[in-house]
Amino acid sequence: MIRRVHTGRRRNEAAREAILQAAADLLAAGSGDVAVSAIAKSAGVGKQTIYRWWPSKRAVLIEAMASRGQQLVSVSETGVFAADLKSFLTATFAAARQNRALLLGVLSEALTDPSTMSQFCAFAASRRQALQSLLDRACQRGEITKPSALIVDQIFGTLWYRLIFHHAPLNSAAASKLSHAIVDQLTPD
Amino acid sequence: MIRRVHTGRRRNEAAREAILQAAADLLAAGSGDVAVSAIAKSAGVGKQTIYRWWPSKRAVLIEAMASRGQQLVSVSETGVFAADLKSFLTATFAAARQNRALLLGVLSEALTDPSTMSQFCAFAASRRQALQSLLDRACQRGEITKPSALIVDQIFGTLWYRLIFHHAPLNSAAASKLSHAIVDQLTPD
Amino acid sequence: MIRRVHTGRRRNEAAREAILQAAADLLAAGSGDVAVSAIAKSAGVGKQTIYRWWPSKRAVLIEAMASRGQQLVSVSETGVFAADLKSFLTATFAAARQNRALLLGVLSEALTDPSTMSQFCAFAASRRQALQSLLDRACQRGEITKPSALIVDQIFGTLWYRLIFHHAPLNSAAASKLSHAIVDQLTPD
Amino acid sequence: MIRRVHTGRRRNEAAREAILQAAADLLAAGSGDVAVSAIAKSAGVGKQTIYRWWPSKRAVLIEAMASRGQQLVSVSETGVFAADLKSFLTATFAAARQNRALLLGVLSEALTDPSTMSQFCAFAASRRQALQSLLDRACQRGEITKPSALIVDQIFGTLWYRLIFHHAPLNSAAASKLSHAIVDQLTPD
DNA sequence: ACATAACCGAGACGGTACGTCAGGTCTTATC
DNA sequence: GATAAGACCTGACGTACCGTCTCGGTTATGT
Repeated sequence: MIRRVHTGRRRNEAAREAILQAAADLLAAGSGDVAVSAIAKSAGVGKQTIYRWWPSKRAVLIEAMASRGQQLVSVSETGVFAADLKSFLTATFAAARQNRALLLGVLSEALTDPSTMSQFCAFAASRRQALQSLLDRACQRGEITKPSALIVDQIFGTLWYRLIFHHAPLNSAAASKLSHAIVDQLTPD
Repeated sequence: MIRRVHTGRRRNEAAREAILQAAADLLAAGSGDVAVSAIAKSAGVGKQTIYRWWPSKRAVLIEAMASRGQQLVSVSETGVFAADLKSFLTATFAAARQNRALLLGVLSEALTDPSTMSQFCAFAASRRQALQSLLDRACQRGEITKPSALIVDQIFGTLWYRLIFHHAPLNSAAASKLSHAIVDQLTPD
Repeated sequence: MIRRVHTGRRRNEAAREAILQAAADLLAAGSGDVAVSAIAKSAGVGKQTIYRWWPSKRAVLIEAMASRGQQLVSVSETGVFAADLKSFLTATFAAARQNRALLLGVLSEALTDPSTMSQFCAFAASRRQALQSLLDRACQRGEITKPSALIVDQIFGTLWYRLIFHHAPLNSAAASKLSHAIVDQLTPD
Repeated sequence: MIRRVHTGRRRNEAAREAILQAAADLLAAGSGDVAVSAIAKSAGVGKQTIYRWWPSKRAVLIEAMASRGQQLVSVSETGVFAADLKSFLTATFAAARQNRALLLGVLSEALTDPSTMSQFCAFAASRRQALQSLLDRACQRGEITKPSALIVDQIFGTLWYRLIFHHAPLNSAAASKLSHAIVDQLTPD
């Protein structure tokens, strides 16, 4: 509950960030159900300020998640497919693991609201695209055979499946193992 | 809203089934959020009859889903791994596709309620187990190398990932393709 | 916040009375603005229970006032006009004085809501009618000349004017004095 | 929504009047509840301009009413009590009738705000005083007996009672009739 | 046969969160 | 330095749904 300066007739960027931060925090601390009034209180903001800028609670959560997703995975490529894939998976798994409650909270909201779901799908698509272009480059270099769309879904599917059911770890060992399996699948022999 | 006969002091099995059916239908027709009173009304039942037999709304949904899951996948095995896996995946994908809204509805509930989640995990584990024993038998026959736990997660991960994000089909072609990829991965050469 | 027994599927009369009582009390204690949630809390009732039975806050207040108005003025008549009028006014003034905040609270609500106003007018009309019939009987007995409608308005006008502006008392002395003035006005000589 | 010229650093009198006018109009057009933002918009003014000059919404309304009250009743006296009272009442009734919504709107605000009420009482007292001095002069001339305070309250009480409940007209016939009744009451025989 | 027990449909209840609305404060940009 | 604009915090509004409770009624069971 920080004192924040008014910015008059222009949108208060600090309030916007406080809201997203509070939303992310509450989801992460995650009892799995976040009340708008709780976000508002924890951001030191009136509820109306939330509804002025977002159409619904879900929209806030989506944006909170997306802005986190931005920060996480920026992998420098070496040009060697096996190494690049491994580091991509390791970074992605780590980020997912650390933001598990946030991701699942948003998934939960998306499942009950079509427009949230469409934003959520866009987020997922952008992550798939990141992986896809990594694969495409390796393919152009001739390192691997042309990968099918299934490959990408196997990878992110494994990620989300473990996120949801939590029966097996998403650590770097898993990333490494999955990476090997994928490389094998894509290497002609 | 069917007239149903009273069964007096014994539990009315017809009511029980009407409740599960209504729950499944509403979830499937699903805007993604089902009210207990809606289930009750659509089943022609008092709310108390629901709460008499289930501890909460989620429990009803879980059971509705599980009872659907029962019906779906009973695959006769031929003893040839590639064929068995393909028919398992085809049947599983088809069942998931047909019950998409139901499965996602329950997932949604599970994400906001720990005890529902634990039942949901048990359900998922039983599905994994079904696949695992198929793999184990093929391994014992020497058809494939010992499969890692990752394989199972890649398969069900792909299933759930496509269920959720809906960006690619879960038809028999996908099942077939995925089956081939897995067989390749598990065949020594 | 009294524990109250449930009455099952039938309206809980105790809750109804608790609501009216709480509404009357809060108005009387009167900061002049009563929140529905405050009524609910003070009656030990959910807000929905209020909105189930009354269309709006005002309706509750009106009913609270009317039910108080019922109890107050039941004057036995002696058949002597001067005495009867005096006791009517004394009782009416006393009741108004004691329920001042309640009456003004409802007036306030009525002024911002047409349907509340129409109920409020009905209440006022019933009070006028009570006085009018007292006058009519005296007229039939030949005690007084036929009274104009203005007489009634002078009396209740004085009452409400003093209720609102509070610049002069509404005690029995005032009632007595007003009574004399009216008797003089209606007595031929 | 009139275009108005800026007056730079001096108070813009036109804005002040536009605000009072808008307030009066909205009250008069009156659904009985006037929003500050509505006044501001209809006056073509920022909300802050209102709050810069008045402490609250009620204060604006009070002032709007008082400035209307000023214009209305300036009766030249003839020195004959019956005639003077009658013209006073006729003018007062007419003014009240024409500004009914405004008066009731302010009454409504006054009932929920003590400081508004005190200003409102002052307004009422000034009106009573105007009538009182008319009576006093007639008394000094020996035309009437010394009038009690009740007389004044009967008159303004009738006025407000009919304003509020609207069950009987406030036209010149009523003024005339009431005037006669009062004269009778104050004339020794 | 008749009292009792357990079930059933209905729906009111106390509560929590929702998304909206208005009041009064604040800052910016304009004149 | 006063103004129009409008974002801000606050708190009440009326709605939806949760899970609990009681009612009046029905039918199997036990004596």
